[in-house]
Amino acid sequence: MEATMAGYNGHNEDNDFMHRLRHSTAHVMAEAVLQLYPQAKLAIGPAIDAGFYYDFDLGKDEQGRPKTFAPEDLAEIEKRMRQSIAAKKPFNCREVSADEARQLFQGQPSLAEEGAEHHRVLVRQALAHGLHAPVVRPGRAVVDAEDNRRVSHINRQQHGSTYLLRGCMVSSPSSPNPFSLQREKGSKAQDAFKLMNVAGAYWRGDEHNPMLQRIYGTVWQNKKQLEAYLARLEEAKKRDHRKLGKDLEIFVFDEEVGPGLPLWLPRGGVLIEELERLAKEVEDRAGYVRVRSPHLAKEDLFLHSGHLPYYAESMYPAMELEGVRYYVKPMNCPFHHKIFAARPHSYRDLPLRLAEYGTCYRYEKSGELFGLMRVRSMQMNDAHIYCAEDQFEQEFMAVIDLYLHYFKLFDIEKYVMRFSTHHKRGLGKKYIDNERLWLKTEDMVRRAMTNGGIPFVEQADEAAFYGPKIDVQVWSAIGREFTLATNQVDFAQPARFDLRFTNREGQEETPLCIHRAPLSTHERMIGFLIEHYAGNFPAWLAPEQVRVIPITDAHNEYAYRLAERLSAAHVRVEVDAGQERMNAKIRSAQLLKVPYMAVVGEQEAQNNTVSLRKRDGSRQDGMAVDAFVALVQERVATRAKEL
RNA sequence: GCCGACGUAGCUCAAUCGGCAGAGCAUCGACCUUGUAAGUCGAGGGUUGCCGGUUCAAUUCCGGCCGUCGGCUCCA
Repeated sequence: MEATMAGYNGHNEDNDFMHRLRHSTAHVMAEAVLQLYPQAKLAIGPAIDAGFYYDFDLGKDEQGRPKTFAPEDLAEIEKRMRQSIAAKKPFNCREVSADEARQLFQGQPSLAEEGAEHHRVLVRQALAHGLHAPVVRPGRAVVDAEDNRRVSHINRQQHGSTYLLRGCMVSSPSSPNPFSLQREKGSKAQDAFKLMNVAGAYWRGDEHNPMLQRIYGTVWQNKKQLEAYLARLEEAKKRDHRKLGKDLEIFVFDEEVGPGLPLWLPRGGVLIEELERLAKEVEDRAGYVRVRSPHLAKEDLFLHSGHLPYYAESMYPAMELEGVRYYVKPMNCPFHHKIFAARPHSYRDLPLRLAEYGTCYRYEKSGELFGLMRVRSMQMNDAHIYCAEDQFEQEFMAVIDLYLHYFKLFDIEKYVMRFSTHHKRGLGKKYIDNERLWLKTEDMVRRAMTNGGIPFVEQADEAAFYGPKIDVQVWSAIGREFTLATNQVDFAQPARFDLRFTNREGQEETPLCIHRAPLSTHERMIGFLIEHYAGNFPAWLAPEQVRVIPITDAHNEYAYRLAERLSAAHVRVEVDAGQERMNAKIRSAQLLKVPYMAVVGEQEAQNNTVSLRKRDGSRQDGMAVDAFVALVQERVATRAKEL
């Protein structure tokens, strides 16, 4: 898969040929769309990871409904694009001032239909304020201006289409056709791209705005690279946890149970138990204590915590009994705050680390659900650390160390730590309205991370409602970004719940709270691990660790004795005593990605040995049973990466 | 939630123009007694997601709902 860390890499787009090529192809597509749909209005059309997209407003149909692309239309658009690229039409660039740009588009007819005024206003604003607000006058022009000091004007001479955009699409004015640069022997420029799919997308990414039609495309240096990319996409699909989860019998969704509510099959249950065992070990060593809390509580608790004022959109609606409203919990924190408050605390008690693999329920919008990665019922590797302010940095960084410990164990290398901060405009809406504390706690996190030498990227408007956080961003097999683990500061709830401890001076003080979930939720973690390992779990995690394969039914008895021996050593083992040939039995075990296969026949039964076949296909014949049991035990006990 | 596409056996997929719903794998049974990725034969398995409409006749055409997928929005 492409390392989809774009947006975090900060590469210099202006010097990136592929970026220019992708941007250029977007505009070639826009031109093709305008030829086919002269009434279409253009919105934005940037280069993205492996290609580009372009947003269009196609106007209304006879019934007054917004017109949409049919997937078949892509073929026709592609055809026109190929012709256009093959014709090697030049791109002519020249720089114009913002004033001239404004001039160019002035006096052009305003958008005809209703709602057009809206677009036009945005165009004007964009130009006036120099915002990145690419839009168009009807039909033929696009503004893609990020700043009004450097606006380029491109004239597609063959069609007289005029676009405004940031920078030129070609490498330099002297190499006027970017497609001429991508050519290689025996490869044609027009064969190096493909339109992928159509999708709806909100204007300016705001769900309150009208929805536009977006076409995604991919473009590469040559056809070979394009084909390699498409092949990689196919490979990624094989890794998709939704497919592997089914094949490996880990989880299912049932229509009657409900969307986003996974059922864990026995093999998935094992994964959960192993993760919890791991968490318990690690947290015991790190000074956590375990608590338990119910799945629901009265409305009062969530009013108090701030969830109902700030988080109600993601909560299942209340159920009312005997005049009291109850909510299922979207988070565990209010309960842990109550546990903290259950008795008075001295500074000597702090830091107090309350851990619980709590089950939470969030009403994610239907279109947001995604296999195990985005569900409505989830079990979080949750804990809340109550500490004094001067303990904050050490505690916060101890959590970061936990992350790093886990990532090393799982060999997770591709991630970005994202420092998620508030945004002024969200104060009082999605964020607790106390700017002073926002700035203060954000500064504390920034300082702690910097002092700890942990690289991170800062992103505004991604915080929790109660404070800033460090999120660990990872990518699914098909390239979708997710927050896996999270480490959050909470300056709000301890005060709201009037949590206190007595400090050294005998005065009452409000503790800070750190919410953390280094192992994410079971759902997202396991979804991620399935893809990360492509189903090839290390022995300690593997739902079935050993499959015993008797060669004929004459060896079943020995097979069962061996299985008992392994079972007594706490190894998860199954015997395949079916009537298939040994080869077929091996094949089924391979398909289930069982790490160790113990093939037993006449020789093994006689010598008290196994013929060990590992999942990777390697073999060790005549291995003593004792040695085999010891091997498996050692690999599991040390959570070894190798088989 | 919004835009678009798709829903046929446990799984992967067929079924011409509207005319008795089919295959492979899996499951079950029998035979074979097997040496490191599929032995042979046979059987069972379906209200074609659900509800309604059009029609002599609907898996097929139309409408509504449910679910899934690709995006948008949102997120552990």
